[in-house]
Amino acid sequence: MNESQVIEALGALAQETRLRILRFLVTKGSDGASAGEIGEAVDAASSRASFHLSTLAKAGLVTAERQSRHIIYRVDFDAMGGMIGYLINDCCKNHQDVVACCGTPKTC
Amino acid sequence: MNESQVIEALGALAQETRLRILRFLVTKGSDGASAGEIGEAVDAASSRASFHLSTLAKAGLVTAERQSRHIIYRVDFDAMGGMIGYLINDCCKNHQDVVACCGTPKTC
DNA sequence: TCAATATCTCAAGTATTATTGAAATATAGG
DNA sequence: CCTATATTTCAATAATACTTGAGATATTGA
Repeated sequence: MNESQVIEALGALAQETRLRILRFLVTKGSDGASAGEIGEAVDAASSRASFHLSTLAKAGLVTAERQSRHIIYRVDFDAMGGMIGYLINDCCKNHQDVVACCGTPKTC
Repeated sequence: MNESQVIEALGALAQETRLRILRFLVTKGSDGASAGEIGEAVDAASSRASFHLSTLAKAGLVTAERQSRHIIYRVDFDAMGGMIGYLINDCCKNHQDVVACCGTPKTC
């Protein structure tokens, strides 16, 4: 993951509706959820949910797969890990106070 | 760190000049750097550097301390860790593919 | 093919954010 | 006190992003 990809991913998450979409999709795991279900879960009109989902997909943080009439979105955990890894490894040079906040159990 | 603080921090980093400022300040560690030195390092006019530094400070990612004529900025590593920890722990529920990207050596 | 469902695209309005240069503030030293 | 240095604030402009509703596209089943 390069700098501009990370900037796009950070910008994608720096928005309330999109951060909530991501959190909701994390709970759905590999099952994912349809655009309609997601819009309902985060209380957004369909066009608004669609706009935010495409922003997340463009940033590579979610994947989209059509299943008959529905389009199923899923978190791309590798992309999330790539973005977070860039912040920790590349930006913060694995500074101990940053690394201390990773993993289970919650430490920060 | 709560949701809106994380959103502000993510937004602060989702900008080229500011991400570069952060990376530069990480290399400076606890010494920090003055606004002028930072502006020069990231090739930004003083008013622009000041604007971006205040955005980072408002988001809590850097601290500012006046030392005679200079204002010394430093990365707040705890805040960085808090933001990253929120993404890993709270948003991604410590999903293994995300946690795998943390720490030394670089794995993602 | 037609109707229903699911989702996306588009345009308009609004809001937020970034850039620039000029002016203002704060500090230190002569 | 005056000047030089360091940094911020302000105003104007430009660019980008968000929301909304209407209309377009895609898919399925009757």
